[in-house]
Amino acid sequence: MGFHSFANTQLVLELGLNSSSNIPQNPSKLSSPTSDHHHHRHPSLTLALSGDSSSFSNASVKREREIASEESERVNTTSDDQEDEDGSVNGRKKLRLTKAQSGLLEEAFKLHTTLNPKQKQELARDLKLRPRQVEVWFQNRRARTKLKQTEVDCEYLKKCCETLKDENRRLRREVEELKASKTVYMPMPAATLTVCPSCEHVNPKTPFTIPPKPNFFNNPQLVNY
DNA sequence: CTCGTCAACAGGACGA
DNA sequence: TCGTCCTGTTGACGAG
Repeated sequence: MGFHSFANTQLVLELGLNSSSNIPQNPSKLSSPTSDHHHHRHPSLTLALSGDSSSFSNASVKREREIASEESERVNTTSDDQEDEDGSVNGRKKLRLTKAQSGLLEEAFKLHTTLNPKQKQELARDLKLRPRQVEVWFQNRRARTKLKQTEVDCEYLKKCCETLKDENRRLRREVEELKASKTVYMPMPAATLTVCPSCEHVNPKTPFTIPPKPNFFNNPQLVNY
């Protein structure tokens, strides 16, 4: 199989706190095509659409899934005819995509994270999967990407929080030191006293102004850590 | 046996 | 109304 490029896909997540965009950060290692050598069966899924009409449904979705189910039988019997080779007749069976299939899906995901119907059909045809399976794979893949991004954002915010706590502690210490030093060698009224904390000299004329706190959400150095 | 992963599903939201 | 997306959940399966 000629899918070498995805075997070593590294996760390089680019942080943007506005993770609203669906642009793929990068194909992650998430797709872990683990040990599919144990699962050489082709997608042959006997879907458990146990025609109990007890459902609440969205008729169109239901119909789509029924169609998909029918279609699967066609696809599977053409690709190879192994339905229920291990006896699980009606239950949901775990399908493992082959390395080639997941590799091709990853490649497609790199190009666009959503598919139009034509792309979906073509991809399904190439992969010998049902369009519904391709669609589900893309949905799950987007969800995984988003989850990963959320984790990265969370880590970033934790770091920011720690940084701010440190800064807060430092400033508090500085305030305490200034209070102490004032009482020692500055017997001036507090209202008229302005002290520059960095150079620690007194300037009664020009009041000291605290520089604006850097907004780390807009700070590229911090954002792209 | 537990836990993590992932394909598949359910159902609500939303735009055309 | 339909198609698609998102989110949460389920169930199969492998690894430890």
